[in-house]
Amino acid sequence: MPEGHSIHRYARLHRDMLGGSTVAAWSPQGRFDAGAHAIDGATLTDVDAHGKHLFYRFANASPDGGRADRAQPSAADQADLSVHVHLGLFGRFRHYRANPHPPTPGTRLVLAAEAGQVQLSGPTACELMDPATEDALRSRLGPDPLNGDNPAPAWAALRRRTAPIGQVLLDQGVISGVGNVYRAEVLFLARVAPDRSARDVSPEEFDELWALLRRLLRDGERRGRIITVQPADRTRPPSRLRADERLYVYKRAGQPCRRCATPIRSWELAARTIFACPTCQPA
DNA sequence: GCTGCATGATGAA
DNA sequence: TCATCCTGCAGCA
Repeated sequence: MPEGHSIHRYARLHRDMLGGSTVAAWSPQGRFDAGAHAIDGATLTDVDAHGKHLFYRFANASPDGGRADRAQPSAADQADLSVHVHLGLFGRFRHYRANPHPPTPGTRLVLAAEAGQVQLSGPTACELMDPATEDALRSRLGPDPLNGDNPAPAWAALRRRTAPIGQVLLDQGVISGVGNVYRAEVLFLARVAPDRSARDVSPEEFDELWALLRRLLRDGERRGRIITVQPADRTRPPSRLRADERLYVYKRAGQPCRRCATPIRSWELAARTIFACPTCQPA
């Protein structure tokens, strides 16, 4: 479920659970042994999200050593380090406030404190990062609608692209946090055909897309679930909607559009499946 | 039990 | 554009 909304939700949850605490860290799977060792016993000072990226900031981490060094830390072997996590398609967190379930053998990282435990499995990225590397990574990311970022750089990027808008929306260097569900839903709501060139999106359409992303991502973060269907197009409150009533087009190929009953179409765009209504989103 | 697919991204070609 | 990495689960025998 990892689009930007869930990542920001995780950031807040993990900040609440572990922030300000000394955490124990280990890697049951072993693939993050060195990194876990470096932060084991360090203080988690903050958790930050940008788009689909998570950054866990630690004070008094020891890039070259573990907990033993921390008894009498010297200025030289201490560092402010981050753990950078990207869930990719398969990454998953498990959370325990109490009585943590033993981590599965595939668990990449466990972070444990008094208030709870977080277990991470299957991430695309889980790596130790110094501040300069983190800055470099973040500088390659587009504005994040969930962080109140200025959309101007995204608009400037769109003007330069001839690629389809449906492809450009997934480019994290243009806008951060949009995944395959939000790209399809937001284009439907803005009545923009996915195959239109990004360059041909009008300023008004871009403003609408950005406003929709802010609202829908914020909604998704709050609910922990993506619901895009607007009040006029449903008969029940969002909390009562069945799973197949929450979205306009995503995974609804062949089913009637909720607004005009035209069958929803799907095809490949940017190596992912895109869904759209040919009537509501005219070419 | 097996197969294929999935809300992602990267590096090679 | 393609292969590759990563995990879980729905759908099917």
